[in-house]
Amino acid sequence: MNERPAVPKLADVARQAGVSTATVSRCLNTPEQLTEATRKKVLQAVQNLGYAPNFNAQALAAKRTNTVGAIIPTMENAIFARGLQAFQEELGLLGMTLLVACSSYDNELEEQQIRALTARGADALFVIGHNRSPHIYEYLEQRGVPVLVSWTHKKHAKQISIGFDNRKAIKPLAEKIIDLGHKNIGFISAPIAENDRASDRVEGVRSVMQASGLNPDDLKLIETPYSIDNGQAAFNTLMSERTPPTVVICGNDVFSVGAVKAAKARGYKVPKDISITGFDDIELAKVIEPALTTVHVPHRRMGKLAAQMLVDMINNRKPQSRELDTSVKLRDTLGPPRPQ
Amino acid sequence: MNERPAVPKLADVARQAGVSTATVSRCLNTPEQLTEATRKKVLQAVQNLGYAPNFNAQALAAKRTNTVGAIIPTMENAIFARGLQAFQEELGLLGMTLLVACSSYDNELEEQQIRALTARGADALFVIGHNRSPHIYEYLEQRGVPVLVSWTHKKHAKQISIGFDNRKAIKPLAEKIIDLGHKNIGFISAPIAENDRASDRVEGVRSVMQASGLNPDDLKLIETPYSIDNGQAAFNTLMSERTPPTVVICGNDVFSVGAVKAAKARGYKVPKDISITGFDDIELAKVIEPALTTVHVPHRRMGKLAAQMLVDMINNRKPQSRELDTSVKLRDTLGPPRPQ
DNA sequence: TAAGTTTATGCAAGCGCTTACAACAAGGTT
DNA sequence: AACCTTGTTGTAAGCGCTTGCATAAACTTA
Repeated sequence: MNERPAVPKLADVARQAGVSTATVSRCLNTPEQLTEATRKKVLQAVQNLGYAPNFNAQALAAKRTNTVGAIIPTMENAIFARGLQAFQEELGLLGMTLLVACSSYDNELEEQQIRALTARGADALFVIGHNRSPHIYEYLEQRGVPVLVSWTHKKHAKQISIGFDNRKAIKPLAEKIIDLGHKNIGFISAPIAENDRASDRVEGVRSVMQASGLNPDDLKLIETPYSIDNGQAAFNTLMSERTPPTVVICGNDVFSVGAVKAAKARGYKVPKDISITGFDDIELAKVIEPALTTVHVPHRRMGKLAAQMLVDMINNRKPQSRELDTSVKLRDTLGPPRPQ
Repeated sequence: MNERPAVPKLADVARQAGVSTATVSRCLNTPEQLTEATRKKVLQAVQNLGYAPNFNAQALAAKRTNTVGAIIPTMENAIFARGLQAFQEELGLLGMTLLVACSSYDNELEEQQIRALTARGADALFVIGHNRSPHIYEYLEQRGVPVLVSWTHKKHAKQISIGFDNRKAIKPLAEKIIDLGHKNIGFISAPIAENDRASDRVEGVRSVMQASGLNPDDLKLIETPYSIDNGQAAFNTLMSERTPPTVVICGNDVFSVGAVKAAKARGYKVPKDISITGFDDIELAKVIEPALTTVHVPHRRMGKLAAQMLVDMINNRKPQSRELDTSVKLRDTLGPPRPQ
């Protein structure tokens, strides 16, 4: 229809206010530099015209966007939602905008998203986990875009990170499980190959088995993408083995929900017939029945701190990596193994 | 540290390839215009330098971003996640990128986000519900940014929309409820004031009450923001009245989950002692116990169609508004009222 | 009152791209 | 051989903003 919608620009405001474009720009960015009178004139003109700055032009000229990009594996489930929400809120407080992209747990896609976000001028990036090819870090370093790794924390990692040690986090739970007498253990995990959180959790359990005199190779591991349905299916697979496990550790609460559902469908009482545990402590964990025994992660705190660290990094400071504590929430899905 | 990260630009590629910047630009945007030989030269240079175009500069020069903006009320719960995911996937197929913002059910915030997204050059906008002040539509029209309203569909609305008639969608459920003999009805709704989906659902129930000889004013309505906890609290409030309802209709599955949880906590059997229904049919609906009777909404289909319509709109076509069908899923939380 | 100092504003050169238009080459027509 | 096409590449003018530098105006200070 209207081929040329007349969007007011800086020059229009300048003309109407009878000042130069520089003055208008300053009025919007560093108002304290102007006289009360000029400021008023300009703001009036801005009002009249309904002017709003063109972000792309701003970014191009100023080489700063006040935007940070986040790439998370998925929005479909609640795991990242809470942390990201907190991250966003805190960023807002700090005057920054968040751009989110999803990688669908695909490293190649993630790399594309990283390029897309930097091409859009993100001042910094927020990513999940350490696992990605080193040239991405070089690429970012070369462009001067700081990255913050989250949802994980490794002592000697090169990247600055905020998160928890997934390996360590699951250990107390594994110990508790083995203390209760479980020897035949199942584990439902997200695909491990490109996911350090997932592999760390498995390793954590294996190391506890080792330490307790069990053979870590006996862990019955199933890898499958996160979803309730997959949790259900994996549980059924596990239970169909000749010697089904007496406890199913899930790498994630979403799996647990599926597992509990499957258990009920098979007529098992949880935890009398089978124990099930989760990881993350999402809202759902307290909703299902029986309430899920799981590992609690301080998602909101992590998101908030991440925002602060990232803003520090944008301002050329180098914050320390931070490790957060997790805790085991003993609820109603873990009990001793059923006597054979 | 390095104050001037040397990001390669179009001119660098041009120099290395021994062609003009125009040629490089064309090689990236309309490669079929170039000779095989030149194209190769340029791509080689792009490779060598690791060049990636600056999005902001592109947007500024081309006045097109291949980006659409979506503003949804929240990411915290699953209601919008599924539809948005489908929307995003389809947009990707059509060569578009999605930018998402959250309004937290706040009209003023939403307006800010709309401005922010248009300032970023979104070619089109995707929003939820009709309810917003008319000057926003004028603003968008003036800038030539098409909007698609979704999650709702009203016959005579001015805006193009894709969705379902919330009023109509809940009616068959309300009829079923009243047929079963319920006369004392509770309703837990999201705050109605700025939310046409919520108010339509309430109205739908009221109109059925009217038609069935019940007084619509007798509907026991509680308004509270979406969350499991609020659903729980609202349910308890409803049940503490002198004559508690025999059925609690929830405007949303999230409330239902809370309500069912609260009911169990009070020792009620669902649906023997109290019936509870939901709306949306999110994944959770089938997970909780008893499985939730609810209204199913074709979220994924809606998202996919929305993407196609929006791309049409960007290309100056005016697609028809579309109404999608919903269906009542009778599961296990609705039964006849408990005899007094 | 002249010189020095401190603001407040304007001028104009970019930022990294796209694209209308011009220029040219190569092959077809008459 | 003169003239058209058609197809490929280059030239250069923006896109809407920010910002270093220059200038003018308003105060100090002696």
